Amino acid sequence: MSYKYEKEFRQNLVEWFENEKRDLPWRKTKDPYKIWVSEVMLQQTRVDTVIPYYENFLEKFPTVQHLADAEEEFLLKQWEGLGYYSRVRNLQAGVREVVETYNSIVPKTRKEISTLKGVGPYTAGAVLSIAYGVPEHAVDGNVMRVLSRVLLLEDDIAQPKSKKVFEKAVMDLIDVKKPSEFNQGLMELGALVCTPTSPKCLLCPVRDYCGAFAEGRTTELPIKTKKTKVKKLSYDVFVVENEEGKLLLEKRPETGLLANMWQFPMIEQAAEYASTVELSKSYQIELGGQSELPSLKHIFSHIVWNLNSFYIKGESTKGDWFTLEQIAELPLPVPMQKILHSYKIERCKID
DNA sequence: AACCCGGGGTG
DNA sequence: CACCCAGGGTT
Repeated sequence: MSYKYEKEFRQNLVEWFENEKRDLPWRKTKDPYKIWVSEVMLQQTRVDTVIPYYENFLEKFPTVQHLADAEEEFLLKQWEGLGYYSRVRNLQAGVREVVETYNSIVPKTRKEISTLKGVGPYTAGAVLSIAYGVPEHAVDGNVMRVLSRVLLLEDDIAQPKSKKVFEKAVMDLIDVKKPSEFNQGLMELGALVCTPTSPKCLLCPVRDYCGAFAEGRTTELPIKTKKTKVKKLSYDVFVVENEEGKLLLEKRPETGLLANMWQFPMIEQAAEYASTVELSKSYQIELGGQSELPSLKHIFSHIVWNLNSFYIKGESTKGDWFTLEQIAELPLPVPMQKILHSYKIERCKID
């Protein structure tokens, strides 16, 4: 963005904020302690949820001294229902540091305020800019979304290292005369207009300076990888061999993971029953001798299977039994191929 | 960098 | 149900 556009972007954003900002309790004060309380409450928590807690909390603890002197049990009671309860313990610890070390004055530099318990990069910048008018960045999820669109920043906002890109962007753009309005303007814009889904670009005060809007890419940004934590599942897998030398297989469901592929019977490990009991029950198998096959781990994109496998003699009229030649024609997922391989090796040993 | 930490609103 | 929310601490 050119210097001229940067200036217009700043002006439009700040003017829009001053005219359209919501009337919120913490916007009636510049008391750094009260701003601090609001910012901690707003961490990962919606505005509407916070409002009643904020008003009650400051009624109970109107100054840093009141909070410093509070009993923990009473303190937690005031936070009850807000969640992330370590926030309020850290807040009290930070406030006590301010009382003891800073003469009850919240520090005015990023370096000092950042040493306080519970004050991370975002909260430091928010308190500094909003309460003290210090031109410091306050990058939260809203700011990353807005700036990724305006500046076409394609860094993955799910990765921690991306945050410094956005912090630098804010420091390059920030209105040094009105850092409070600028920072809050970015957040307010993200909350009201530049929303995650279906942003209201027609109402946007900085639409003319938005790269994503110009290129019709607002729905593509921000880039955020899904942090679907891999699910770990443990199974016992049974290679059941009957007197004819045939093996018992089952077909997986027609939808979902490895749809319609074949597998040796596998039973998720549960504490209640030995899986062999469940196996013999579901296939009405008379089980004979059993030996262990090597355990293995199989990693899918989003799931990890830990498989314990066993070689068992068994007889049943139920289930689908196949010769090795027939199995060679069936679709088997790789982990089952591995187990089949170890079964063949184990049988060679016995022979 | 991954993981944990609560609870509620929303498409 | 998955995602998101004015994130930070711990490991």
